[in-house]
Amino acid sequence: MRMLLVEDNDDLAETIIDRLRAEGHSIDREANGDQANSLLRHAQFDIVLLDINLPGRSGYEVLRSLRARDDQTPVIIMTARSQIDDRVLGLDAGADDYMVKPVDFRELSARCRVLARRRAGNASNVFTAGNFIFDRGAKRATVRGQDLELRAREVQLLEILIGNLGRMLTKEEVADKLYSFDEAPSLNAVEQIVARLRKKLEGTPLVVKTARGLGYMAYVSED
Amino acid sequence: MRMLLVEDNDDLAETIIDRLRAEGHSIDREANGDQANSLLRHAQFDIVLLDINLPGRSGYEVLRSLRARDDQTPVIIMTARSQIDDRVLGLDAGADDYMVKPVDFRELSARCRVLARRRAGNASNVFTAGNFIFDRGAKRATVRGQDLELRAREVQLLEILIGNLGRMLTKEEVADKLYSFDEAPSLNAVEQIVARLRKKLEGTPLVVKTARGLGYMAYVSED
DNA sequence: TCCTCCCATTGAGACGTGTTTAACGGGACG
DNA sequence: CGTCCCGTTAAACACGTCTCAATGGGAGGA
Repeated sequence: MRMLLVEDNDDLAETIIDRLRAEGHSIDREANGDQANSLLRHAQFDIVLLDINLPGRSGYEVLRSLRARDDQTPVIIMTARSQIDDRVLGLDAGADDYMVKPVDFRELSARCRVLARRRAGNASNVFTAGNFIFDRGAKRATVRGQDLELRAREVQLLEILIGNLGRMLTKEEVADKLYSFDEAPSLNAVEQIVARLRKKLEGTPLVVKTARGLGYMAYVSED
Repeated sequence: MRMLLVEDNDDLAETIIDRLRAEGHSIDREANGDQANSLLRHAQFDIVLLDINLPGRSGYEVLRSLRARDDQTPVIIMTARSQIDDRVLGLDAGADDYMVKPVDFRELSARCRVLARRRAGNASNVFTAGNFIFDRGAKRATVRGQDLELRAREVQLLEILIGNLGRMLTKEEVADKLYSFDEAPSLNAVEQIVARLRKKLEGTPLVVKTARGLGYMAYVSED
């Protein structure tokens, strides 16, 4: 997959590049907003990873002019938590997703995959297990074509679990992915959401197993 | 968790140390940038909490030379709001996170946890022996793709044994690694866990051998 | 060779703790 | 102002883990 990383910090850029190269992507990097902008006018990428504050024009401006040109290339904003404001949260500028620095690479590559698939024809941004279908893009889960009517939190949890199929996640890990630092709900909230999601997943090959003292793990059951 | 606090203000340092000690971490402190730098050359920490303006070289310089040495130890920058500039916001120097002083301790420990976990989880080191696979990150052991359904204690023990392959461990050593100070179960508990794990490891090249009066040792059998 | 002692193993039961579940209430959103 | 989420609290429950006690087995001495 061809990607563009716009990031002025050399160290961080190298780390990300190494990481994504290791996953088989080809990555170009630009450290300056103006240069990134002109590069984006001429070259085509599958995904753009965009830092907000840059030398030259800011990430916002780069993004705006990209969208102004009617370029629908998926863009992931990367920013420090303090810089998350409504513009980012609403993805107003036309970003497809955003990530808080410091970036979790597993998550980054997961999101890249999601965006890439979405673009690749809206086709397989979808998780399927038997009669169960979860469409990440549409944030919609169905069993035998019947809508599961998941709530926002349940969708988030489902994304986390499906993104970590067969992997044990402690409640703390789940909480970290579900909530930001300033929210600090009790771990019981996690249990609650798991319980509610689990109930809705009954009759589905997708099972959320709990292992005492270890956490939760989602897997696809055989029958 | 082993942590290094680099902070020249004695009062603040003590407060932080008290707090984190109370959470069971072991903390070293350095007040001077140069000394911190040389300490970091020789000692290994799980997390570094780094103030920016220090006697001797600044926190930035400490961080830069750390990264220049290819040391990926997670670093959290701590700084006063007035000192937040683009370098910090962009986490340019290679920090993993930053916090504004005065620090909120709950937040601090939350971030430490996240970074520590992220590091542990990403390093999904997998132990393989024949048809047996143990994924530390996923906390999951399989034989021929079949889940072994280990319990929390069994997973802990397995980690210990695999981390000491071919090395004899007395029951006391195992108990020390398995339990904290305040818990002091009988050594029979260890035997109990060994027995259960051993049973589940049947049909696996991984064998837990017992030497009377000496302890236990795990090794990979040939056949 | 046989006995004895000591340590390890094994099984059964009880306790404690993590998990589930239900009911409540605050809060956001329309 | 009403409705619908979602997190909290508290109680019930279930499971894992420890303890206790009995069994088994290897090593050393007579």
